[in-house]
Amino acid sequence: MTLLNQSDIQSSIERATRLKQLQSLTYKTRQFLQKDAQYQIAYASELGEEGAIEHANLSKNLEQSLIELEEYISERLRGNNMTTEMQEKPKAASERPEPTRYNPAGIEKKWQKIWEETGQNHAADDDSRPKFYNLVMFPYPSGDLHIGHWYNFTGVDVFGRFMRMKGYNVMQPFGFDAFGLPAENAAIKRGVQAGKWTLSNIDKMRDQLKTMGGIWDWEREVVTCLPDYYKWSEWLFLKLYEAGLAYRAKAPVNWCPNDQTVLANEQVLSDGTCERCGAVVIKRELEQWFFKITAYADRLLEYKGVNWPEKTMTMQKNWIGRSEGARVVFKVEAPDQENQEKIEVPVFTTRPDTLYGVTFFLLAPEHPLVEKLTVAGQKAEMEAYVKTARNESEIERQNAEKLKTGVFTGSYAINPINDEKVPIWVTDYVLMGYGTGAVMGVPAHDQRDFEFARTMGLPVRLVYQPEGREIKSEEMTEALIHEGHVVNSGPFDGLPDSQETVQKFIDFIEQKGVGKAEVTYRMRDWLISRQRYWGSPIPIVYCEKDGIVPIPEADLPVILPEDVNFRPDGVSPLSYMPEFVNTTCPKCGGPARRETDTLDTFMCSSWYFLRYCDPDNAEKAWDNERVNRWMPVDQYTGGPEHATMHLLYARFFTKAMYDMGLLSFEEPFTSLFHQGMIRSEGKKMSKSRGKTVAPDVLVQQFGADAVRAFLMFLGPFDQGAEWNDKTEQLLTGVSRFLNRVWAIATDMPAETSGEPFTSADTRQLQRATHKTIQKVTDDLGHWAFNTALSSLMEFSNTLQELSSKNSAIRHTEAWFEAVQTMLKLLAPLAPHITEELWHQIGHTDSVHNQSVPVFDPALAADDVVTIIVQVNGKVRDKLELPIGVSEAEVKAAVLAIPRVASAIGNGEPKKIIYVPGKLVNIVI
RNA sequence: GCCCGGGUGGCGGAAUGGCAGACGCGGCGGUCUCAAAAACCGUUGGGGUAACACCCGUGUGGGUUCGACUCCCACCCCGGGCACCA
Repeated sequence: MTLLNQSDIQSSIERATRLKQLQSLTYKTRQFLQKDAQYQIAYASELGEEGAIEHANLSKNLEQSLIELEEYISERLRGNNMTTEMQEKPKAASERPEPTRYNPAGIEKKWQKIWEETGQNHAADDDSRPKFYNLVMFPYPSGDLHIGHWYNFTGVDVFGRFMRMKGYNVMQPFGFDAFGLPAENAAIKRGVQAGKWTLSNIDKMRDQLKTMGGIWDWEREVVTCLPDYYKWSEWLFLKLYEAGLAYRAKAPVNWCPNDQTVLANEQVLSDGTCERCGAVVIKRELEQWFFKITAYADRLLEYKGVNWPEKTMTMQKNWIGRSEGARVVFKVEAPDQENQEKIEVPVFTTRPDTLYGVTFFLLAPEHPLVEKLTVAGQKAEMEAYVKTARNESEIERQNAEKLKTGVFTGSYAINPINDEKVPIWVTDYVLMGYGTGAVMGVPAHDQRDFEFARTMGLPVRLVYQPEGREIKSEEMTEALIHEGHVVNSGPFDGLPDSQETVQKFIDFIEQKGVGKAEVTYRMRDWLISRQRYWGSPIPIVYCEKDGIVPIPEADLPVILPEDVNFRPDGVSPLSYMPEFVNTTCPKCGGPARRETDTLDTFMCSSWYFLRYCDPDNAEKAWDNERVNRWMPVDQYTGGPEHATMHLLYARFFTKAMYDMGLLSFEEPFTSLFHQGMIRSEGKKMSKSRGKTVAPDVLVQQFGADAVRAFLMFLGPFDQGAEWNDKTEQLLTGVSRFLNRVWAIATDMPAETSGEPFTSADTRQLQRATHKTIQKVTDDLGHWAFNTALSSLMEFSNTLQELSSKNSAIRHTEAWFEAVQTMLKLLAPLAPHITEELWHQIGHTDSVHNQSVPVFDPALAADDVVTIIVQVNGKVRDKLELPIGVSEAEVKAAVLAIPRVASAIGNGEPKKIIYVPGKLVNIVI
């Protein structure tokens, strides 16, 4: 080394300082570059293909410059005289053998390839193990597999892997719900074919998903937009048509002005907006195709042999909305009906016991009798009112806060129970779609009727009085609901408010022949035709001579044309294609027109779980033997938002097919679980809702195992998580944990010394091992992945503590058992690293084919008990005592503690609570 | 309005009648390094003390209990579902 003068040293220091600043800048730039790469994926659709390429090139150039800069810096630092000597590597490190580094990228690719080649994720039909059908709701191929998908699919995969290690032949298929509006919108916006766009998205998502290392059985993949699948969707439509469960009818339907199509009731949110796009839905009178799901209302309320969340069943029950009551027929006196024809109007009521309290009669504005019953003098006012009501949106109309409005028809209804004449009004709070569209007004005992009566100045007549006090109708401020006993009701006076009383009224009107018991439902039939292109064709033709004619089974599928000219104007784009529309009638051979509407995508997703059982069948939708091999689904996992849509439709389908003899079971999903969702700014993360986070960058940086474990570590799986800047920090923890597992396993000696489980340390290790087995196997079976991971972390901490305290322990049997147990328990959560380590410690079979370790309570048992010592319920001390210590001994030991003794003072303790093996509480 | 779910450190969360804050992140202090990163060790609810002691603390207010995050009553806030359904 040359001698340096003072100024040389000074400038050296300055140069080194500047270089270091530069170095820190390159580090920061690198961080930005990583963030940018994430955004690039998240906003891929906005960038477009060209934009993405340009962006990628820019990033690549910047990356290259950074590398050059970093090289330059390290070269200059090395060349700097001040640092030459310090740059030399410490000798000690190079003498040590380099331990193998945990390199996720390498081992993950390696094992994914091996698993694929050995086919160990394919569930064969002829397997002697009991079957386990582990199903996840298949995604829509938006082209963007974001972190929300990963969360969902990882949890399902962890569960499936755990069940496999428990000895089941797990079938865990995957597919894509590939028809639907976004493809069509992309086609319009970018001028690409919807089919090509969808299939390329599927390819991309499949590749992204494969990096997760799940046990998805790709041999069973189902894609609903391919003819070999939708052929059978069409076939099922025909089956339902044959069974009388599909029909065409004109009805007021929900129309989304933005998506230019009709929607099912289930697809309209409770605020009256479109479930897909958020536009306000309007009502239109249109001829459409329906499935008669209402015919199954009662059976959909049964849940035979299923294990579903109470909440989901309640949601479905509320949606179906069964109410029991009676149909009562009122005769009408219409002054303007000169021909004196007898008009009768039925009402539905759940309270026939209040019939004597009827003081007016109500019709919905859409009721077909409104025009006929309105007298000449009221015509103009009525027309205006009905018009306003029709134009009102659902939101305005269904606002319960709104003041009651209405118009008197001038006609009267005759109450069949007492022949009383009451005025007939029209009001918009009566809905045409529920019951009969007509209601008897009982203001004293129905809040809405009460408000109406007060607004219109109509009489209020009490037919119930509470016990022990009397209410006067003119003093009432609200309706009296379910209280007291019957009054003012002739022979019924004095009866209590009860089901029996209601039944007595029903018996009475049935005897008189003016009504009968009836049940109504809130749920309507399922509207399944859509005025859009990208969906399964409806296999129907319209013939001038024969009317509606189904396509014969042999001519299926009706192929959806690929090159379509889009005009989203409320009519299906297919109707502009004469070559599609014009056909011949299968019955008479004459000219006919094809149905140009397409099927709701929810129809395609109502049976995909059956196709997974027999995905390549070209002869049938499925083979019954194969379906019976796997169905029903043992575990179904998906978001709770499907409770009243997909989950209801799929149950209806299964029951309908059961009735047709196509299936031998009635419930498709035995056990159901709703995972939570990953939220971004409080909303579900999804492409249609804006910002998403791509897992790819994280996977590249930390490995799929770390990302999987990190997602499962965020919290309880059914709770989901809010995604923000801090969330990703948690990844560091699991990444460190995996590195620790790597270090422990790769540091294991080749053979054990054969030392038995005798020392205090080995016993401690064995106890920890079995406690961990108990906790982790219990947690994995209950979707408690976060706590399973935390116990594994604790276990690895224990291993490290023990080995640093006593490195000889690594040669014991207990250590070998502990490490192998750790790998097996961790395998479902982090499948690659555990497989690699399993082989590195000398095994030749797969860790995923091992059985779940068996918990032995005897080996987990402690040999001391810790007694909590409380004074007045406050913890003051702890005592470690040998197991089997007597109550008297414990009490003596506790009273001997100086702190306890001083707390008691010279008095006597009032009471001593002793919970054996747990705690002593001294009350003073 | 009705029906579910939830409210715990700076953050994600754990504990379902018996040690509140497991596990992890972040912070602080340290080891190693010219330095940074990584890794490792220690520490980390608030008040209080030299250190202990001690006091306070699970949305709010009551209650039950020897003992309450946990059970009961009332209320507030957040999320989800339903809602003029006769």
